Amino acid sequence: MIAEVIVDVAAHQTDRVFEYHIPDDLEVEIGSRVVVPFGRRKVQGFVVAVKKSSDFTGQLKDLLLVVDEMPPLTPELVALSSDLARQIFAYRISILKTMLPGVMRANYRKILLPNSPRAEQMPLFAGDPVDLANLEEPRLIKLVKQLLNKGEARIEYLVENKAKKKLVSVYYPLLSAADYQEIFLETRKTASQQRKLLADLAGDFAAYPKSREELTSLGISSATLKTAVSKKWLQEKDQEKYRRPTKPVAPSRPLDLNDEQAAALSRVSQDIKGRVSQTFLLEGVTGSGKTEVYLQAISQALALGRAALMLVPEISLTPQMVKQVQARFGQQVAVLHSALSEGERYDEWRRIRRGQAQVVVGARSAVFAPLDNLGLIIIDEEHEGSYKQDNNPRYHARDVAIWRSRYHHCPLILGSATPSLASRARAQKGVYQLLRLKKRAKSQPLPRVDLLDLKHVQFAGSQFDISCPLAEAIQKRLEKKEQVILLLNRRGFANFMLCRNCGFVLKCPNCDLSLTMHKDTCTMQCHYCGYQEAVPEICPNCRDRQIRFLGTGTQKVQEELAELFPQAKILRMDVDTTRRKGSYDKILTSFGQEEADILLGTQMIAKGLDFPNVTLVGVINADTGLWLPDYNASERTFELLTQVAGRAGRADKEGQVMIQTYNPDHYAIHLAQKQDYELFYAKEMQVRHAGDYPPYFYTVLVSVSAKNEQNAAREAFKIKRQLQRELRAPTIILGPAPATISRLKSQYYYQILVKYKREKHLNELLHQIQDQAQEVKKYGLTVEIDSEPERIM
DNA sequence: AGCACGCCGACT
DNA sequence: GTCGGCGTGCTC
Repeated sequence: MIAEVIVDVAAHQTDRVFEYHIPDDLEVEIGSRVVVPFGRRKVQGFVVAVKKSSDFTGQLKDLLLVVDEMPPLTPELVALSSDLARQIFAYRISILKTMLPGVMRANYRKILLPNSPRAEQMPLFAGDPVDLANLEEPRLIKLVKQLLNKGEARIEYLVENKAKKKLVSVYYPLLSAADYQEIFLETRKTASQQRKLLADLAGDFAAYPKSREELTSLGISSATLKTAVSKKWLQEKDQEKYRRPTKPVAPSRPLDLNDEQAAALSRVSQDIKGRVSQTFLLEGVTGSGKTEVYLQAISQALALGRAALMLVPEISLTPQMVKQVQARFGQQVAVLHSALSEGERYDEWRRIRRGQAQVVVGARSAVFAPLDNLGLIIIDEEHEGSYKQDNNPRYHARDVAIWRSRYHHCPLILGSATPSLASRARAQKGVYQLLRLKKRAKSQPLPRVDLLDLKHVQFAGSQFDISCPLAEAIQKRLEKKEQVILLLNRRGFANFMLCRNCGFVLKCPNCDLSLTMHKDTCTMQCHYCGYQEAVPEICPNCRDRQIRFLGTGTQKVQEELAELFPQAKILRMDVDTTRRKGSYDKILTSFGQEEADILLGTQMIAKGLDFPNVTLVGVINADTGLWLPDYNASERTFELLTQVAGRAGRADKEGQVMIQTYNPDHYAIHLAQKQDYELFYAKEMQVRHAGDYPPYFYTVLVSVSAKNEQNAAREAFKIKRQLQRELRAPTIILGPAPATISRLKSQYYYQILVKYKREKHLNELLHQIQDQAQEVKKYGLTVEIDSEPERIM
């Protein structure tokens, strides 16, 4: 038999199947993870087909090893990887690797082994095997080369599997309860440890086998267990134990639904039962009880013996959210997100693969969860940009979910208070079925939202970040012992350094961006490539002392708050304060327990948080994202403001929202004030229509990058000409133009945007362009294609 | 990608 | 002579 294998070499020329002969002693299935010889080396690969004969004219090599006892990929995922690779211009192997937990990525090592008696005696081979990757000393490198040339040493290529299972010792009784009782009586009284074990064996026989952990907690030492094993009382076996990221929680019961919720649920459940692959858009204001609809729909799928998958943005995958699902479905739930350790992730994933978890809750990549009997897929907060991966492979979880819903003939629910324009438009056209929840479940009033026009307002502090009305409102809440959330979409202290003498702005040496000043670490940082340097005291250009740090970041606002409200406790939450594992959780827990009065953060505080004592939400500057050169800047701003406004007054206390802005008349901002999604949708659709933007047009972004700016530009123009030759109106080709950040990590970027309605051969043409680009890659050029980009910058 | 082969210039 | 630079071609 012959296996078709996709090898773990992410390159254009290797992005196809390679065939291998399957030795008789190996059991290979579609989806098996294998190790194969590839040229001189060995690499990991995935079997995508098994067949009887091959057209290959050369000599087929043998598969070396099947890594896992159960193929990690299902036939569905193998098929999906092929379709997706074509759709998003990614290597198939990159997609296969993103489908699996990180520990299933192989580790490759090259070690040096002696090949002659003389070499064996050398001190080089005295210790551990020589790893050629960490060979640094020039003297040794030379020696190794000589040995290899003379054939006195050879290289061994290793493929290591990082996936490790946690094993625990479990003790099985070898005798009967009566036997143990008898031995107990015969054992001398001074052997109290052994007697304790025997007593437990006799008295609690039915509970065996017991794990070492259980027995130790009974006060039985491992030495005693060793004795028991040697006396043939017990047998020790290694048993796999799942590393569980969550603790059991108290169960919850389904809540009563209002009529809107009930109607939505019954519509979805009809298609769960009927096995219809229908996409629903569940549009429901904050607090309208979408989650309860999800949970009851999941119950319906489970009742039919089918599994359910629920995607949540990483940021709102808080313990609160996970607990809700667990409370309803208990041990059947598996959780997949980035806060898990590698081991926990692997074990949760295996529980799913083995059919031991029927409900999966996870972030973007969980859309590939190996559930093989899906009855329902849910994407909560479907408008979230994070569902699209912004590096390769650039897949959108929504598109993958639609593919899977078709494969499994099951419904897909997209839920949001502020649906993406694309989804809302599809619902309008009837492609998706629109379900609306207009009432808040607990019928609280929506919070009052005020706009503060920064052009005509007095500032309270010395930094001109917080206006007097906002400061007064904060003061009032502090006096009432209520809590405040403040949003500022920019971290750091000041976002650029300007010299007042010569006008010099300190920029990143690798990127076309100003460096942000971080006061706590006294560094100037590039938020794109991570470059850092010390904060200058004099202008690096003219050596003048008159340097200023302008712009506002969370650190500066925190200082100003401390100055205005010296008695208040302030928590800051941004990438800088949440870098360490668990710190995100710690800050939220601390704020939830009312250990602080003000939570100041970037957009990570806007989503999903539910703190009943928060009665004021302030937005320091609503305009930070408004004028970005992206067609969806207004949509992003409206979403962010609406979401953050939803954080105020979620319990019985009345909430208030204050938005500081220089653009109170901009529709994205005043419609967010009114929290009128439908009006925003109508207005934004007009704007998109006028600008020939999505959802009226599809978009593809072709970006060309190179170390040398001319090379990038030249190639970009060449691609443009090719596109122009093949594509016809109404297709619009924009650019090439330097990207908004024209240089990033020392690479110059040029971009072409293609907007089209129907171009049957576009996909094929773009693949052709990608192939040609591969040929010019020698000159250091990279061509990347992003279908439906989230950012065109 | 990464490894080898092959061809040229500069050293022990 | 040989070491090492990188251009080119291949991996079932």
